[in-house]
Order: sequence, then structure tokens, then C-alpha cells
Amino acid sequence: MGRKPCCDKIGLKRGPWTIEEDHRLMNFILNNGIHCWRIVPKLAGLLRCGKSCRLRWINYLRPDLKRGGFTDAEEDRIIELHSQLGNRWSKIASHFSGRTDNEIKNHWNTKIKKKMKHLGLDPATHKRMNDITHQTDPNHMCSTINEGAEIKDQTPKDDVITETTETLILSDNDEELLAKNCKTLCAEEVDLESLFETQGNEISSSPFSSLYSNISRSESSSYLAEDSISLEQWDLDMTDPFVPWDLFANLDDSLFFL
DNA sequence: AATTGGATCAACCGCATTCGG
DNA sequence: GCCGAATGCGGTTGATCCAAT
Repeated sequence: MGRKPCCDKIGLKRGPWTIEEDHRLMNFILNNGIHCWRIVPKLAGLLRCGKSCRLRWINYLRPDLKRGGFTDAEEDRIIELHSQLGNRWSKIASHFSGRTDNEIKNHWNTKIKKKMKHLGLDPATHKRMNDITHQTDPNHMCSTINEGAEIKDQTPKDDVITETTETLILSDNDEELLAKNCKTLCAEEVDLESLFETQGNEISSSPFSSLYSNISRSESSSYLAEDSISLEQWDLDMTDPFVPWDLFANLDDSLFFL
């Protein structure tokens, strides 16, 4: 028997997205918004399933994505949130504007996890790994205590970890506040103009970097000044695979439900 | 120059949850 | 309340890149 597939996969394309596919998906969403992912590929002329389109949009094409490496402050925040929320990546991602759950999850698995292990911390519990050894095997006590001392000397982040584990127990009020802050953060409109201004080099890692570098500040401001915009109105060269993110600024609000 | 192995991250898979009739 | 469809989510995989040998 087995589960029915989410969509008819016969004839559907898989694997990495091409520029042409990105272009089609982005143009479709720009013009129509998102109402039902299942019909998006059909209407956009893509041989992909809706799920794949959704993922591509959320993780790569979304205009408010930050991209670029994580800062130390962001890493600390991830560790803090992970200590409170566990592997609930979408919840953690909701505390960052412009970061996806997939991005955070990857960063956790490839970088943070290793760092924590290197520091003698269990990434799952955020506690010292040798503390566990301590409890379960008293014969190793001497060696683990020495290791612990060594770790403390070499890790300035220890304080952060200790502090965050202390905040594990939240009162109802705290949780309510946390949820409220999260909502506010998600509801905030993304200021693409300031994003353009402040992100500078970070954008360079994006495939859209060449585009950013080609738009002058005055040009981007004039895009934002338009009241209503359509693709034809912008007079875009549709052979260009990239659409300026600035142009997203005046889209229907419903587009920014994410 | 060729090979190998580790790191990275986009994309997929399948289960869980939500939604609508 | 039930059921099927749609969507969300977290774990995992695999392609690619790059440094080391």
C-alpha cells in the first residue's frame, strides 16, 4: 500500500533549480501572489511539484532573505533559542528576520554543533558532556574535572551557555512575551531600501549580487516611490533571469504572509 | 595533475498538523 | 466529528566545492 505521494511525480523535474525555473516562479508569484502551492507550478509552467516550489521560494527566492554568513551575535542567539526550543527550527528562525529554518538548521549541524562539542558541551542538552560522565562513571572523575578546567580556560562563550541554560524555565508571562515579540518581528515590514543600504557586502554571496551592484541608490529609491507596479510597467528585460528585490517593495501585502 | 576526504548547503522525503467540505 | 487534501516541519541525502595529500 504505502502513502499516496504528495503530487503526481511522473514527468516532474527534480534536483537543482535552473535560472529559468527561478525566473518563472518568481515572476509568477510577483504577478499573482501565493494562494495555493499545488497549482503554482501548473500555472507558472514549471515541471515541479508545489512542495518543491514552496521550498525554493522560502529558502532561496524570498525577497527578504538576508543570506551571507551568520554573525557571532546571531550564533549566540541561535544557541540561546535552541536551549529553550530544541530542534524547532522554524520557531527559532521566526526570531530572525531574513533567515530560514533550513539555513539555521544547516548552520547548527555543520558549525555550531562542532563548536559546542569542541568546547565539551553536549549540543542536545547544552550541558557539559563531562558532567554526564561525572554522574555515570565516578572512576573518570579526575580526568573529567581536569578537562572541564581546561575547557573553561579556553572558552569565553561559557558564560553565555551557562546564562542561557538558566533561562530554560520560563513563566507563562515570559512565554507570552516571547510569543508576542516573535509575532511583532514576523509582522514587521521588511525595509528593502535600508536592507540595500546596510547589507552591502553580505549580498555579494547571493546569486543576485550582480544585480544589486548594478542598481544605483537613486534608481532603487525611484522604484520604491512608485504607487502601483506591474512587470510591464517596470519595463523589465525579461531575458534577464533576475528581478531586482527593490521591486518587491510595493507588492500586495498578502505576498508577505511569510 | 590526480585523488581523496571533509565541509557546506540546496533539495528531497515522509510524518505531523491544519484546513475545508 | 470525519476524511482527504494541502501545507508545514524536521531529518536526511547527495551534489559540489575546496583544501590536503
